[in-house]
Amino acid sequence: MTVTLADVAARARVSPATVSRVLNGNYPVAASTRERVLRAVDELDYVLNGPASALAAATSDLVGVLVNDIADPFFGIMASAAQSAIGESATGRGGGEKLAVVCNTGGSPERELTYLTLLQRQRAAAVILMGGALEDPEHLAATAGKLTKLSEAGTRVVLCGRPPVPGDASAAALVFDNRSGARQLTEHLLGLGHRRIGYVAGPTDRTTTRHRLEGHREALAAAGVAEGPTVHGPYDRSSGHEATAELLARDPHLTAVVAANDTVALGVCAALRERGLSVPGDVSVAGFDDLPFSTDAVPSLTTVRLPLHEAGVRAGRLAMSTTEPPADGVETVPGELVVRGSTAAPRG
Amino acid sequence: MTVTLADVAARARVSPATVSRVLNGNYPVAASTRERVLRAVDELDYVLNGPASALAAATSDLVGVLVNDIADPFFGIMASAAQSAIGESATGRGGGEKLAVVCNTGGSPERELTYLTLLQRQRAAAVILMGGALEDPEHLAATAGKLTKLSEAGTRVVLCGRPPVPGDASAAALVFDNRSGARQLTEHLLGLGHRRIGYVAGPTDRTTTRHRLEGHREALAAAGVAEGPTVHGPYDRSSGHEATAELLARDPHLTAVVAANDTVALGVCAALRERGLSVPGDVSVAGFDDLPFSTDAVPSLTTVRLPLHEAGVRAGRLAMSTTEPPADGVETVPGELVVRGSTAAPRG
DNA sequence: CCCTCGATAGAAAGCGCTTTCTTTCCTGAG
DNA sequence: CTCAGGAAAGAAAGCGCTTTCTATCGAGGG
Repeated sequence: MTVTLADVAARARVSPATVSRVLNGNYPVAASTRERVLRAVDELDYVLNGPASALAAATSDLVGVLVNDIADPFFGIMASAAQSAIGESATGRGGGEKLAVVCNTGGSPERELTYLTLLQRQRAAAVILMGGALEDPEHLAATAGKLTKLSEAGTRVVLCGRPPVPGDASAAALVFDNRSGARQLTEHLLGLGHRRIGYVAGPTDRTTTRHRLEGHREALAAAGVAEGPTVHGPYDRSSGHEATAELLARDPHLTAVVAANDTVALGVCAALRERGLSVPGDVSVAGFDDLPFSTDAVPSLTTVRLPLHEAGVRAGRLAMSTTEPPADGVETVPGELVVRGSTAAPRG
Repeated sequence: MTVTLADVAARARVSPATVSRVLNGNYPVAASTRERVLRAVDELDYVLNGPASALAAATSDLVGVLVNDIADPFFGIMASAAQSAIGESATGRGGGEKLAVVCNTGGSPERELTYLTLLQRQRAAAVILMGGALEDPEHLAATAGKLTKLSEAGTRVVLCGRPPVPGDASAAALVFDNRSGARQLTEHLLGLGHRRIGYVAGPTDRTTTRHRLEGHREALAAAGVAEGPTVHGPYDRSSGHEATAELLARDPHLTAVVAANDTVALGVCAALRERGLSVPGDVSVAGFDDLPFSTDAVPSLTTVRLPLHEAGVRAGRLAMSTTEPPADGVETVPGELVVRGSTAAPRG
């Protein structure tokens, strides 16, 4: 029924071993033989049996990219970049083609663990975890354990946008400087003269949420300004939309709102507009990430640009590099304040 | 080093066969034995070797979801929906956990084929192709061939948002009614009184692009209105941005622009605004897809809503169903015109 | 009280590939 | 002309699991 290595070998009149060697290109094979084999492969339309090959070689060409929300361009951009970086590095064995696949955890710790196990099952060549982690000790420990197991089994582990695992130096980590970015953003608002600033934070117990919030508070504290109302919610537009009502209820005199990210900021703008408040005339709004649509928003969004594409590429490269992770392997990716039309000095 | 089935068997004092049966749950095993085995699995922290299992069983628990652009929420939403539908259907063997992974083709036919081969290698349980296809005969044939091979090898094939393969009835297909949606949209514009309508189309030689364009032309023809300028480009904001200049150069008196999708429409709006033209005061703009951000755009976007989430879920279910595809297996997903603020009657 | 049948568990044969260990064959040095 | 040495190809032993085919053990029925 299906064509196997042996069939190809028979047709090319060589041994299965030779065919394998031609396909993997890691052993000298005479040019004439190679050509004969390749022709047979072509004629029979042979496709390597991945599982068999992975079993025998004790490693597969699968690379898993775990993201919190695949529908969010924040992850889409990074994943896409990582995927192309991985695809390009055709260095490995078996023609080097790695199959980079992205897995959507939906932010659920259970699914994250499930995917990690599944990837472990497949003997994945590498795993990239993208996005903030849940700060629950129990889950943190479970994840750390899994990651250690994976490293031990030879799977490369890369963290992108989440802090390194304390006990484990085997994973390379790429962290965004959320704290400093958030601080700059709030400093910008303070510099404009804002003193009543609301904050729409991301989901509770997430590293990203906490770091951004801490940066915001640092700036406030440094300026001796009291913290305004804060509301938590998911990273989507409706979260920003709903939070705005709450924020305004808690302090009707807010002059600025900082959002967890650009998507949320858009929801905030919409809610403000619905209440007849103009941005930035009545209330200034700022986001985070600088997603592509932020430029086109009306008004265009003041935000902190994160080099998502570069970070993705970097993560992909780290996942591919066979070398050990750089000493202690934590690399910080800076954010850059981008001032646009959605922030201005408060009225009066 | 790594724990194998045999180790578990030894510890539970049963044969490897029994352990396998407990794990797969498809054969009667006495409760006491089962418990003993499960305990051993737990104590040894055993993880099934996927490749070995796939090799022996001649099938894996991998489901591939191919998308044209993972950074585009259009695909993100569908992929996310499909993935959860697949995750929920824990019906299969081996605990039923399927590993749904998304592969980013970037719209490149070569990468599409590469991923298909890679998935074929892995003996994927199912493959879902999302998004329009390239209309190149050669590539079409190559893809069709691959898909046939996959079906023959027992891989379920589902097409979502792309027309069924002519010769092959083994694949289930879900198609969006792009033509009719586009027709309604243009009819809406015509109804408002527009007669000079520009069109920013998607990439050439893509089914989605062609169908939407055809719907647009049908409406125009039915109303006896001459076709306005048309520009092709990718499905991103800059495409809309750049195309607008071209459109306006070809007809400075345009009163409306229809964009390939919402993202492109946003770029069009931005470009118009930069030239001092108001939307919809001077020029009406319409999009397609109704992505989440379209409601919040300023002005909010008139568009054609596609039930992306539902379609994704449907595709996921089809991929999981072990039953043969429904007779002829083509299911049409309708689009719904959503009129919002970006379209209005042309000026005087 | 023997035998048959149903319910469990074990034995063992692969699944298709990689890779070590050999063998073969040819080239060039002595 | 012989022999060492190296390049290229083959033989064969698994990799870890699934799954037929058997074997075993009780429990009823005759």
